[in-house]
Amino acid sequence: MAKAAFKAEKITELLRSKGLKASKARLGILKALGRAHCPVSVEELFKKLPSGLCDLATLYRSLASFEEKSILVKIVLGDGQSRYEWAEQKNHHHHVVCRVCRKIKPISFCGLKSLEKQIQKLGYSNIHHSLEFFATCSKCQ
Amino acid sequence: MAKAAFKAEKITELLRSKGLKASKARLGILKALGRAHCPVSVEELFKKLPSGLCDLATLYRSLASFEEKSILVKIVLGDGQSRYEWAEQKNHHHHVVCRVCRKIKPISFCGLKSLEKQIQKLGYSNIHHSLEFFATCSKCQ
DNA sequence: AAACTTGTTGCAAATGATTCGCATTTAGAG
DNA sequence: CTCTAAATGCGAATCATTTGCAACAAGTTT
Repeated sequence: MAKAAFKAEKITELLRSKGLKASKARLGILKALGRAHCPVSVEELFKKLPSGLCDLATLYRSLASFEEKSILVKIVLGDGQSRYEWAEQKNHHHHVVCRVCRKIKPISFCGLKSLEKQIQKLGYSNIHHSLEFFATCSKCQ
Repeated sequence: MAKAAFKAEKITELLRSKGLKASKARLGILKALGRAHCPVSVEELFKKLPSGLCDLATLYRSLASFEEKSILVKIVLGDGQSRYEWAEQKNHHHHVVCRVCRKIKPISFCGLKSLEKQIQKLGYSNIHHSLEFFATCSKCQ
């Protein structure tokens, strides 16, 4: 009952399959990221961690490894902070950022698969993308 | 003959129409950006400026104003540097960034106009977007 | 064209996210 | 259980970007 937390076992398996050691810090980080459907900033994620789990530097290093191994995707919205989300997401979507108040809203996804295929033909693999809209919201006109 | 440089007069007009003063620094910055079809980093742009034209802080401040007024668009690719390009571009396109070597390649554009229309219906105006692909290039497999 | 008002700029110092060096610890292979 | 490479903590260092403030210049008003 309640939504099942990510199993440590599953995460361990995932990490090892990518050639990364399943340390306590890494398990905790991925567990804390949980099922987030929106990109989570490093700071937010750090707060979510069991206190004392790991150093902020370790969090940064882990996130970098996760991105390199395509476990997570890094999202940059231009506000000086990096955000991360799972690379494999059922519910893949994007955002509109108001140029003035910086509020972020999710929008539903439209097919970019065909473009990805074209890129694949160019010899690229492991393709992910980031599509962000910047606009002025109605309140900020 | 040769491609006509942007006319100072035109730029002055543009700036004033947006409520910005047409200072020497701003004219020079927009002139230096020229017809760039790829996003230009702040550092690159600073080097292009006639030496001593303005301080780096002024460049940052100007770019921020230009973005706020939708003269330029800010592009972030996650490498810790901001890039800018003209908001109005005939030749609108996007990029693939190799996750490993960070080399950036332009790719041709596919229609996102319909998505922008949907967003417009949500009450947003002045809509721009950034679509970037991250992948591993053939050399870096 | 001199005076005025307000936005702009230069300079130097501050910020803040992210990275790095290095000694210590830990995961997991053998 | 031992061993080795990988991972971590801590503090210091980076580096792009921002800010405070006094001096200046753009464009408007007499």
